[in-house]
Amino acid sequence: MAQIKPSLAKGTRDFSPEEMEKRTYIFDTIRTVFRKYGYREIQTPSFENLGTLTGKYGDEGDKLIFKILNSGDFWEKAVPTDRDLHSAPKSGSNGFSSKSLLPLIAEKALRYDLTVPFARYVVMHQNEITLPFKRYQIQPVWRADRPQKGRYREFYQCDADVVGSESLLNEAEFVLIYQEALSSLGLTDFTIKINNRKILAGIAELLGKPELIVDMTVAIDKLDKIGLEGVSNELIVRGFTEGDVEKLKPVILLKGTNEEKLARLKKVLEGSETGLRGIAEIETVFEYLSLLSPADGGLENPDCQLDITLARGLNYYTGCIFEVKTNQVAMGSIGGGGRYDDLTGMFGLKGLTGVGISFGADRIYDVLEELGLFPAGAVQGTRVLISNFDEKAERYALPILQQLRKNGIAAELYPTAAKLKKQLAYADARHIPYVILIGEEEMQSGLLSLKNMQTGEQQKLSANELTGQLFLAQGL
RNA sequence: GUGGUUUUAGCUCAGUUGGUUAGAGCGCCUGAUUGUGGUUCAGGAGGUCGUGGGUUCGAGCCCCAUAUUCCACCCCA
Repeated sequence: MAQIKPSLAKGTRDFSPEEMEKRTYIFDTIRTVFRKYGYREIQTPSFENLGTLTGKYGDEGDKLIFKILNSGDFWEKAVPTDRDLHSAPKSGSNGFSSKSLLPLIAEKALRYDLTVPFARYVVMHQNEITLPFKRYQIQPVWRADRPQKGRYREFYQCDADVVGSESLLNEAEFVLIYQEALSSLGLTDFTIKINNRKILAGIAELLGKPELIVDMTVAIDKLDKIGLEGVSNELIVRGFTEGDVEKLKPVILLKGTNEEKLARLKKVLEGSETGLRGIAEIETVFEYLSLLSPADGGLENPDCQLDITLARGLNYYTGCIFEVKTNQVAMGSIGGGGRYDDLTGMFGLKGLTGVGISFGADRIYDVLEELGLFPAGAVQGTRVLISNFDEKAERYALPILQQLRKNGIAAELYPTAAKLKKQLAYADARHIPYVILIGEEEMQSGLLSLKNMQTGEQQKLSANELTGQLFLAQGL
């Protein structure tokens, strides 16, 4: 077989032991918070039937789904339809259009997010689950996107969703989950943006163009990037009039505290029942928040801001929308979510509402790395290495090795009687904080040498004393 | 999917108008130190210059294709 130069597929990464320890630290931190708020873990398969995923993420999203080629002689079984034969193919003359060919050669695809598989799960397990059902899920997802910084083709999402509960308490709790998890990870300056699709719908309605809500939102979402003028241009390109743009300006440029923004919006949206309902929802969320975190002042909490220019996943969100950004480094959003009134509807279970959030673990990793926020404790490897002088010392060390492990101390014995220099260099490279030296002298006295690799100090202790001391040092 | 950018030692990067044997720092290996790492000193190994074509007497450098990285758009975690 021809030798092939080793390489990674575009947008994928290997994770070394140290990276895995840090990643696990992130997952564990988020998991702990999810569990604290009553969410329970599920997992779903890496790939789903193609039909489960297509049509859920919009045209753009569909293009980014990784499809899995059928096994066997799929080509033999693929038969063009009359329609394919009559429409002129762009290239070649196999009789297919790429759209009609796809379902014939691929019937499976890698999951694109965790929300749609969750919706499928809920529908399939509706008779076993008790509503409201709160689940979290930490698994990789795949997108055939063009990679960039903080954008990978394989990455982990940490999702928490609840279905079967209309209560806005869920939304409020998600804000708290974000605050708690991100703070626990050491982030100090981040913004949780909140908006409501109904407010956006109300605005579009007042302009007399409810059908253009997506265009409107996509345009004003770019305010940060292209400025007011850019947004105005984009709005006009997307079918709005100069007059519409004038009416929109005060809304787009809305400033002040959440309270002030809400007060102004209330006036603007007086004529829209939908819009007012959106405002009422946001107000309720803020009210819950203030009751849940009285010390922080709730409504004035700087971490949660009403942002009317926030647009997200408009394909299925219907109520509150969230997005989390860190202000400490340049990075896309590190989390997002929202409410969807009828996610399970597309799988035949009508009228079940859901709301959820997602953490982008890989982006959080990049942020923590850039800020140097991983605590020393995040990388917890071997605590103590026992040196290996010769065969006799090795045999002497084995019971001690197990004694350490029985006490929960991660310990290893250097596997060969290499030069001590090499053994210590190994401990150093692995950041092992302690080394036990056992030579002729130690075996005779029964007092082992314990070397602290950080200070270089050595002391002589019996095996029992030593185990006790290392056990106590674990917590530090 | 569109436009641009990057790729040279394990890592981070130099490399002049195309010209002998492609360099540095860090890391790695060996020794000074027979039972002491992280400091110091001496020595050493390591490259098909992303890959495949082409131009040329001669290519790391020029041309074409392709992969990859990062960036902008699109979209998103």
